[in-house]
Amino acid sequence: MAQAQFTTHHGMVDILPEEAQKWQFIETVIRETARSFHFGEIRTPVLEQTPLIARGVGELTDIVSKEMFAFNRGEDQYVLRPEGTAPVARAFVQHRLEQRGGVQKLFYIGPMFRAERPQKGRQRQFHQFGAEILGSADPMADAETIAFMVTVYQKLGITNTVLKINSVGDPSSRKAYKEALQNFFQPHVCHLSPISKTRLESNPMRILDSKEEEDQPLIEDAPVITDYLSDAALEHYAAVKMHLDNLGIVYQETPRLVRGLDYYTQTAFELSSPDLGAQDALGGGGRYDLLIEEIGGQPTPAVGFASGMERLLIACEALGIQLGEPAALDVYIVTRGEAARAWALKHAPELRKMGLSVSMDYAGRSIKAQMKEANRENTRYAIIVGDTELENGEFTFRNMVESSETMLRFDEICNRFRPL
RNA sequence: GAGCCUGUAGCUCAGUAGGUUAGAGUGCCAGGUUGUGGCCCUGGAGGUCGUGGGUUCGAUCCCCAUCAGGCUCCCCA
Repeated sequence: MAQAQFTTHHGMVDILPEEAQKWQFIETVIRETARSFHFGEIRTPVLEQTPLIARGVGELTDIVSKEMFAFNRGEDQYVLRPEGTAPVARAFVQHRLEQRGGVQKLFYIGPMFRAERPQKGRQRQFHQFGAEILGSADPMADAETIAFMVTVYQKLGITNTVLKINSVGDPSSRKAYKEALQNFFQPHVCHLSPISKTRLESNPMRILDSKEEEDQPLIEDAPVITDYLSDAALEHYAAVKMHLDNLGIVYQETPRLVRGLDYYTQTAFELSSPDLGAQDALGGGGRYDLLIEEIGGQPTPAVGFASGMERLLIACEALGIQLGEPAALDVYIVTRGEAARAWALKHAPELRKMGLSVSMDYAGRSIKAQMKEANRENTRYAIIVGDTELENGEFTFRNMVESSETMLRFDEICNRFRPL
C-alpha cells in the first residue's frame, strides 16, 4: 500500500467518479419523488448550534451524549449536524414558515455526522435524505410521509423491505407505560443483561429493542404500549393504519419498536432490509409534535422520516440493481501536431453547444494512445485530425462502435449530430 | 466504547517452518502496426510487504503498540 501522507479521517470516505455517478442517479430518483409529492428542498448548514441539537434530539440520547462532533470557537458552540430534523425544525421557527399558510412540506439530501465506530453501512460522515411535513396533526400527513419514503425504494426496485410501525403515544401515555415496564422488569432485574439493567431507570423502553439473548424471554412477556395509549393516540394510530391500507402499503405492527431520538410522539416507523446485515435499517421516522415548541417555536405538530443513502446503495448492490449507465463520451478529438491540437480546442465548443460531450488529449500523446483512451472512455465517435485533414478541410470521422470511418467536413460532422 | 478477524504492486490475491534480487493475474505505459482503439505478442514502470517499536546475527513472516478495514455488541441511517 502506498503510504499517502494525508488520508481521510476515520469513517469518512471519498466518493470517486464511478461511484458518484450512482449517487447522482439515486439523488435524481429522490428529487423526482419529492417533486411528485410536491415537497420543496431545504438546504441547511452543516454546522448548527450545539444546544439546538442537545435540546432537540435529547440530552440522554446516544447521539447527543457520545456521538457529536462539537467544538467551541469563542462564545459559539458548533456541532456538525448528526441528523436532519432538528435543523429543519430550527429553520421553520427561524424563518417563521408557519406564517406562509398551510403546511410546510420540505425535503433534504445531505451529509450528517456521528462519531460512532464505523462499520459497513455506518460511516462517521454519512448521507441522509428525508422529508418533513410541518404544521399538520392529521394522520394523512403520517401516511404521506411514509408513502414518500417507500416510493423511493419502490422506484429503485428495492421491494424486499419490511415496514414496521408503532405508536409511542403522547407524553402522558408514555409515562404510564414506562412505569408499567419498570414494574414488570423490576422483579426480574437479575435476569436482565447489564445494559438493560442500566436502562431500567433511565429509559425502560429501550430494553424492548435489546438484542441480548438473555433479555428476549422477558421482552416477549413485557406489557405492550398499545394497552397504555390514550383514546386520542389510539384513534390517530388507527387512522394512520387505515390510510396505509388504502395506499396498499404493507406494514408490520411492531409494539416493541422504539426509536432512539427523544422527540418522537405517536407514530413511529422504520423500514428495514434483510440485505444490510447488522445495520438493517434503511430509514425511519415518526411524528414529533413537541419538538418545535421545545426549541422555542409555536406549538406545531409535525412528522418526517430520514433514510440512509449509503444503506440504500448497499441494498441496491446486494440486489444487483443497476444505478444508471456508466458515463459515455460522445466525441473524442484525436490530434496529431500543434495545429491539430489548436483546431480541436477551437472546435470542441461548437460540438458541446449541441449537447455533446467532447474530450481530447492534453498530453501530446501518440494517436494510438489517444485511440486507446477514447476506447477506455466508451467513446461513440472519434474525429481524427492531422496535417492532411487540415489541408483538405475533411476529417476522419470514426464510428468507434461499428469501427467504420468516412471523410467529412466539420459542418458535415455537425449535421450528423443534428436531430433529423 | 467492548470483543473477534484482516492489512503483501492501482485492483484481486499468492508467498517465505525468519535468511541474500518478494511473485501472479489484471490494470497502467511503450513497442510490434513511423496516423487509428477493442484481440494477440513483447518489453517496462510500479512495493521501505499499513505504520512505529521490540526479540534476533538477520523480520514481510514472531511479539507489542498504533492506524485503517471487516464482522458482532451497543446504537442508529
